[in-house]
Amino acid sequence: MEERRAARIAVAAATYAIDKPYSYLVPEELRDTCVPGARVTVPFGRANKRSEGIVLEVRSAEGETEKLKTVDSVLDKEPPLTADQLQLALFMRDRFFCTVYDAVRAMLPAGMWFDTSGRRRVGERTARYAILAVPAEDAAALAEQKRAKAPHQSELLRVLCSLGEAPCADLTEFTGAPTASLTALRKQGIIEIETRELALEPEEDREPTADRIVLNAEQQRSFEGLASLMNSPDPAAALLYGVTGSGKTAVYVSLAHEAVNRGRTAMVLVPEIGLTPQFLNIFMAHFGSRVAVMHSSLSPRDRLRQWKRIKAGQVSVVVGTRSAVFAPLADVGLIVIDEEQEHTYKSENAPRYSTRDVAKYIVAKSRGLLVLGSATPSVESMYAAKSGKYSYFELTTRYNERPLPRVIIANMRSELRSGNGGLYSAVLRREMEENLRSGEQTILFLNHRGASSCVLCGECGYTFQCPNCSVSLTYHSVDRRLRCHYCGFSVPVPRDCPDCGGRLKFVGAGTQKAEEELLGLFPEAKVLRMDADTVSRIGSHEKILETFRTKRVPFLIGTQMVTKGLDFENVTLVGVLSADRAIYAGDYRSGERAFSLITQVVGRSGRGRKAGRAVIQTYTPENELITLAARQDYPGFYQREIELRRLMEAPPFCDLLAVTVSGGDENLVLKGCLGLLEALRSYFGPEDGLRILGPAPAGVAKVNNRYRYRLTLAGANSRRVRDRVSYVITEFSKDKKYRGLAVFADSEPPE
DNA sequence: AGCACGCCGACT
DNA sequence: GTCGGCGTGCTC
Repeated sequence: MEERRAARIAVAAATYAIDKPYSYLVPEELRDTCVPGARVTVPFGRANKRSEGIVLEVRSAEGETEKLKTVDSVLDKEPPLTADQLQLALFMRDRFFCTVYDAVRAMLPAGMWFDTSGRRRVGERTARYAILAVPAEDAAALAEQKRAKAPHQSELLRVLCSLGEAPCADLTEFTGAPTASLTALRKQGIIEIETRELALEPEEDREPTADRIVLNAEQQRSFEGLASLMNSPDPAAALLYGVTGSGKTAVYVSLAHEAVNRGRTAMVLVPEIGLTPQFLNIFMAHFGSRVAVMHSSLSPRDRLRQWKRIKAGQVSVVVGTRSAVFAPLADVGLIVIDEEQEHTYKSENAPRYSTRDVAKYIVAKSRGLLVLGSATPSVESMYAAKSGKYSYFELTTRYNERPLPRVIIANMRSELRSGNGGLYSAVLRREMEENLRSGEQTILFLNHRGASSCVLCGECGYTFQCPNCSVSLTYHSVDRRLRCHYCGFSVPVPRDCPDCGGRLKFVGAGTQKAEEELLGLFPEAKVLRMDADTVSRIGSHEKILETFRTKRVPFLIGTQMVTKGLDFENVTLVGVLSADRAIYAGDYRSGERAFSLITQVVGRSGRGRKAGRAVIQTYTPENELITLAARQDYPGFYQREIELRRLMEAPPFCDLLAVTVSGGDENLVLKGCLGLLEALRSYFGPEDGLRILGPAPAGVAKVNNRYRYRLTLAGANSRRVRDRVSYVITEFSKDKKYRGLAVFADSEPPE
């Protein structure tokens, strides 16, 4: 008599407040497949609605007092998650306040999810096969019989006699028979038609093409130091500070080689892969088909394919964006997080994970090395390096000792005073003209996509607000509509002001506006624009950049996208049209972001043989941040910033944890926040050293008609603090007083 | 969150 | 009498 087994399952339908392992009986026929790491469907809730789940553990069902429901089906032939990955999901639950299943969703490639019709996986190809259902001799006889009356069927049978089975598509093509003939044969019971999952096309074998990298003395020192950390028995984290153009990538490649030579694997994470095709190409050249690329704009099928290759052990190096940190590599010896200060490493919706924290967890498990690399490290990371928590390495010389671009600060206040209300200062215009004349190229940088492109009434000052969200609508000239960037609401631009009937004015410095004004200045010049609009229309960054490179288009105007890793040797001028917006964003990280941004943009200039220049336009030229960024003085910036942080008691002198409440009724949301505040106060005493701030409206206070307010806990993000916060938000969501409100917690919250 | 159960009001 | 409103409590 077999013992009854119970599976402990994390159920997808469970919300955070009720997320815990649920026990289900494992039916006899699923005993082999219903194992830890396998996805299953189970009945859940009073209505027994089917929900997905993941098996955490299987154990004896003896002694289970309650009557258990039964596992409905197992979705995978092989469990997609390993025991280590299940552990990681549990870690993520208590570190990032998400459900276990939220974590699982982040770890599995999108192509593994089933579509709504239930059976087939998105991204997998299927093909219909015709199979003989009668012995070949009989089929041959039938083929002979049918020759006169049904030549197509006869021909199909003749082919199938020798093959036994074949894809329907091939059969019809080869014989010229219509599909109807196959259907007829099936109806007569002579053949069967079966839909089969096709194996994903194998990756073509690519041999590495690049020679072993030769490092300069400084790179070699960093490499050796880091490599020795990788080989030490203790897990380690290190910061690699390398000024723009100092060749961090060469060090990453060498470290990845080191890991691979030791039979281990490596992950190299970048903020945005579409922007750095060169980066990817280098790894391809060095590791051939042992490299896999993982990022969000791959098709589900490609993602699934890469994931399977990695899982099958065919890959040694994964290059990708933040979600690539979940790639199922075995024995990770190295994780590189390049430009580690970028906010894209923090996920903004559940699971709200920090890539750095996940990476730390992984290298700690596998005794690997985490390398945080940057030309402008986050103040937190540099502080950790200075205080000995991270090892520290630096690359201070630019490749080929190239000088820094000459930086000119343009005072837009005096421009305005002297009657220039446009986007381009006199000095920038002069420099652009010079570039145009000498056939050199210029990149113009604007801070925010269309953000500034707002429409207002020139007479009464009326502005267009989103009816659902607390933001202004943005003008998009492509379809002449006003759009909300948060909820997607859009309306056509009216002819006149809806309030006073006055004439509308299109103001601000969107990329489109910048393009128009530039064409006004240089009517005969070609201009490329790279922002969310043109990228989605034209297809990809690469196409735009390729055009810029090969056609030597004089001007490229763009948003954030132009700041990252572009390396064009004919670009000798960079213009930052307005540095102010970034600086005065209001939160404690805006200084850091602005410095990093300006440094990166300026670094795009003069990468070839010719010296570069950069023009930074600002209404506040006296701001220290501007002058520091103009000098590319990271140490000076760090000194200034760390003192500010100390004064403000901001990170790295504390950790932040935000608890956000949202709901349709603003008053209730506020009441909920106050209730939470009270609960938190009662659970934390002075010994916890926590400041609880708020309630304050969240960054965007209203999204899709839901108001959002939050409390911020500033102090040490300890186990104890997290457990209590978790308890408080769980109790809160069960409290009927607050029915209709949603609550979530987020460590390292975005603004 | 999502859903059944149940206890009140308006209706054929 | 009964259909259906939504307030309430639970999810192996």
